[in-house]
Amino acid sequence: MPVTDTKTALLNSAEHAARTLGFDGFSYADLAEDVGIRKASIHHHFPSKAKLSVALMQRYYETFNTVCSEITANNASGGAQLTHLIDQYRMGSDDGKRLCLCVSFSACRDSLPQDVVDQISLFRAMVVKWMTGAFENGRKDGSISGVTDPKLEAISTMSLLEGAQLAARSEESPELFDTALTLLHLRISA
Amino acid sequence: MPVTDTKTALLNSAEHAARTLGFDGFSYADLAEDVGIRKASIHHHFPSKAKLSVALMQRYYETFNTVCSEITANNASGGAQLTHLIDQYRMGSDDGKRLCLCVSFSACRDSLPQDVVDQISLFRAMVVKWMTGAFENGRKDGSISGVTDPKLEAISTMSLLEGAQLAARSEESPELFDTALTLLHLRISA
DNA sequence: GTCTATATTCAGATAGAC
DNA sequence: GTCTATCTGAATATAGAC
Repeated sequence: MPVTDTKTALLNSAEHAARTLGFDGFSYADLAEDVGIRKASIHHHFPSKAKLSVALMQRYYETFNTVCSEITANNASGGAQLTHLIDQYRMGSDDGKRLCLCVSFSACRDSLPQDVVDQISLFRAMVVKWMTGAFENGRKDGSISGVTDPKLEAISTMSLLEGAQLAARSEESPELFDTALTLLHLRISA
Repeated sequence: MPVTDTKTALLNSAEHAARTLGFDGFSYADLAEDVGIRKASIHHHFPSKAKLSVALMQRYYETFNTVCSEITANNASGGAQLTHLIDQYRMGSDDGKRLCLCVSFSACRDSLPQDVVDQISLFRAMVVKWMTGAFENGRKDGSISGVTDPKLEAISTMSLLEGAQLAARSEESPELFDTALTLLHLRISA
């Protein structure tokens, strides 16, 4: 049996393409060539590209939610939690060559089904809620300085992370991501 | 004679479409219907869609550069200058329905000609340079608090502005833009 | 400068055999 | 589950008349 089943291979290929070229930037023909089947066969797994986009976002939500839980479980201080989330965003960009699925899908939201638009909202809400907790922890344990409103910090940081990823990829400069996050990093002591 | 010539009307229509649907999200047929000519006629003004994208970005750069100069000329304090730039980004999003051209083009950079990718870099560099000046002014005149490194502030704020615009449009919530910028606003006193 | 007509390519999707 | 074959629509682009 193969290392990954066809359906998973298609999801992997589609996610990579969506994050590199945008959801409008790849076709079933591209996936077919990448995975090694004919494009008509893809419709057996994902009847339409719209349903593929739903499956992609669903999987992304669950994966990211799990990562957040693991960070919380393995890091006591708010500062350490936030640092690991930033690392996640940096790594997720693959050296500035790709965007996270949330940014990529947000940019072309008008060509996505309403289901996905709703999922994007849920994703952002999930991450903001998690980050609000991290900033609260950081305020209590002193590992993040200057925190007065954890929720506002989380909403700002969400935009900062997404904007930094967009800029870094646009400039083909992974370092730009870290530069944009330097001032936040300087507030973290543990 | 018409209020706007055909070429300008095409640029206006294309910019609106690109910022709403992305550069891959509109076609010459859409422009033709919007402007009221046949799609073949568009090729007389813009031989290819790639050249149209160059013209769009060129015009955007010049317009925005002019706006920045006007803000500098009309506002003495760094805080006032920065506030006006933030206003510009908020207004440019048309109540959260559109992205600025830089964000929109950055998201689909892989389907744009190299000329435009280079222009996007120049645009970001121009705005970051301008904002660095505003933060320097704000540090000197005390109108922006807590500024230690004006350039890092400018780079961060650029990402914050673009990320906030992306999030606000994604959520169809213009208020989200201001929420993401609240903490920065609180640092501005004049 | 705008038109009609057309070329070419490629997209997402379906039917039905194996 | 995968294939071949095909449909339909839409995209960018070109040629040449007016």
